[in-house]
Amino acid sequence: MESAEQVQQPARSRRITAAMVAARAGVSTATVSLVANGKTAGRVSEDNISRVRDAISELGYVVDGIGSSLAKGVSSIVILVAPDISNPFFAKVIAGVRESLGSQYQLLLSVTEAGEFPEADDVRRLMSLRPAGLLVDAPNAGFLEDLASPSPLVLLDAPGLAGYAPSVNLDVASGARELAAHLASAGHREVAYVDSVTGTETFALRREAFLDEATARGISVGTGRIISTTIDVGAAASAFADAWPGWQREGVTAVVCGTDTHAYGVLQEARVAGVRIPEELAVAGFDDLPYSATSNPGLTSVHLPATPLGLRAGEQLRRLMEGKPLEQNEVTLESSLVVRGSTAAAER
Amino acid sequence: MESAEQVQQPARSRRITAAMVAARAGVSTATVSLVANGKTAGRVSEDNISRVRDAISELGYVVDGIGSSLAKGVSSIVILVAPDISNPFFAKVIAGVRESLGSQYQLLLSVTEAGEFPEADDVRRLMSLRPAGLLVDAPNAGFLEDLASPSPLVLLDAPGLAGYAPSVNLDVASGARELAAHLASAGHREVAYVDSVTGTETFALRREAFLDEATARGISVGTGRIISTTIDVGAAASAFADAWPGWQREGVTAVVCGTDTHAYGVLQEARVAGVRIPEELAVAGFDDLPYSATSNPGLTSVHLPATPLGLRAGEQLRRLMEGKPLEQNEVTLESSLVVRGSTAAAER
DNA sequence: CTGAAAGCGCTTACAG
DNA sequence: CTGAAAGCGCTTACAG
Repeated sequence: MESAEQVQQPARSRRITAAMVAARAGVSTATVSLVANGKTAGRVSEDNISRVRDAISELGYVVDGIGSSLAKGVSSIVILVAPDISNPFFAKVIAGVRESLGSQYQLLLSVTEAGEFPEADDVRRLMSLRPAGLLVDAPNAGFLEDLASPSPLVLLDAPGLAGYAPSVNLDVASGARELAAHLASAGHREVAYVDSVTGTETFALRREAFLDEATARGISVGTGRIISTTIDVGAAASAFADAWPGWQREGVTAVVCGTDTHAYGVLQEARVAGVRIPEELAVAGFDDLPYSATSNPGLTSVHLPATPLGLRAGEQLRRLMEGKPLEQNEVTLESSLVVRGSTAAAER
Repeated sequence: MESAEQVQQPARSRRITAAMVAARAGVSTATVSLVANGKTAGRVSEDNISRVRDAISELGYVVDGIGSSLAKGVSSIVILVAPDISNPFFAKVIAGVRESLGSQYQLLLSVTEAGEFPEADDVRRLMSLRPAGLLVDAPNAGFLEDLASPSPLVLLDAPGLAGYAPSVNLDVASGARELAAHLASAGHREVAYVDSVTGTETFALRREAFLDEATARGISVGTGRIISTTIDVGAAASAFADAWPGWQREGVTAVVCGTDTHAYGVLQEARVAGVRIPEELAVAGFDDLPYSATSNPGLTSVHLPATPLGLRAGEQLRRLMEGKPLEQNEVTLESSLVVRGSTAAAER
């Protein structure tokens, strides 16, 4: 069954190695490596470069990522760790990261349960892939302690954690304050808050900035008025269902949510319970997801610049991976309030 | 500066290797490998097992993924390729996959532009990581041709493509037919369709099944009535804005969308344009995303079982990776129509 | 400009 | 039950 025409055979199931390319081009594997990695400048003759290139394309050779990583001590993988992939906000962050990272790095997402970070064990296994770099979105301090990454690392949306690693943050606080001011000027005095249950710093910051400004403006948010749920429409809906009767007795006229997703849950349950939005209850969130323009009614939300967040983080990481110094250790991007129908009531 | 107490030193920045563990436990690296991989049965003495285990935990040793992969010829990575990560539907699929895959495999998501599959080059680089297995969601035939994966491969939501690889599919056609029947019985006769622009089979199937049943029930969907856009609220909104005046003249009273995301765009633009939903125009989608219960009005949608999809696909892949035979090459899961306010009009 | 060789960290026949 | 050794595929000083 062996063919006499070895040379004409297309690449078969066997993996093509640098040695095969070298044999075909009549050079050493060292030369193949140099050509395949574009490190030929002043090191490989034009003649050999084209021989090798031909052999590479004829055989369909691709540098083996595993062998290469082992030799180099590092892979070309950039791992993006995030607690909430389902959030549409996140898709935009990813788009930004991809754009700035370019094609020489392979971006892979670490996938966990919604709202959870990988456990210490998962982290170790991830690190054993020797990633070229790590991007961690909305982390908490505990996770970063576990991480102790030897790889270049950039944090996204990690307020107060720039001590752990270079960060690109969102100025969620100013948006939160704008929101408090907006509600105050619309006449709300008794307000509740639906927080995210993950102990993530960005959510603490959103909440605290809102509460500070709200208090300063004469809005009352009692202890029993702060509840938290996972970032999930259904979970937020049922938490709100439980809390609403009490809040209603206390005269609550507005609910602020840590994310738009939580707010959708509140809107959903409010419809079920026959609570008119915004006449009886104003609702607002954070993120300004695309759906917030189509919800019923449109959802007032603190807009956060997702794509720029990914873009800047990718740029910073790239610099780090290339051994270049960072101009700024912490970059902060603006947020702003988008007012829609869900908070329009009290002014009518 | 060298300490006399070598033994007490905690693991330092240097990577801990099997050789270090072996030295500490007084065994060979072969024995360390056996213990670390749980392959000790009848091959390592109890005594050595516990020595090695102690040394592993004292040093904090983790098997190097790169070295291990190179020696084994395969990594522990399972790559999930999907064209639309931003879709909340997808988060549930992932949850299912994780559950069935267990912790011995590392699930990583391949990240691309929304609606795009990795290019041939990206695919090659992915494959050069020597993944233990591949999961591909909603692929098109072209991508599978490019892939030609030597790794175990399972397709998700890939109707008609089971010839390429074992598949777990959704019976979107029956849901589509239910939807057509629902609209017909509500009196709609002139209907338009907003398709997804990706040439993905599942979208073709949704559309064709709907059109067949619709036609059979006396609904007209002329050629100019089928438009397509990316899976994006804004894109769908503006495509609808362009098409609506013409459709309106032709007496269109219902729009069916390939995904709920498209439908949100239609709802959004309809509000801007002052088109009353469902009185003037009924709208429906596919996926039954969580937001469909909170949109304005609630969105009628074909519910697709996302978590079971991921679960079954993970199970099938796992069997393949473990060299076990599959009981069924193609698994199909049911879909069903959920009727909400967006199509309630014509019956009033 | 070029290639032989060492080395990356591990796993797996193999011989004992 | 155990260890020496080969080998996975590549990259990188090194010597020429």
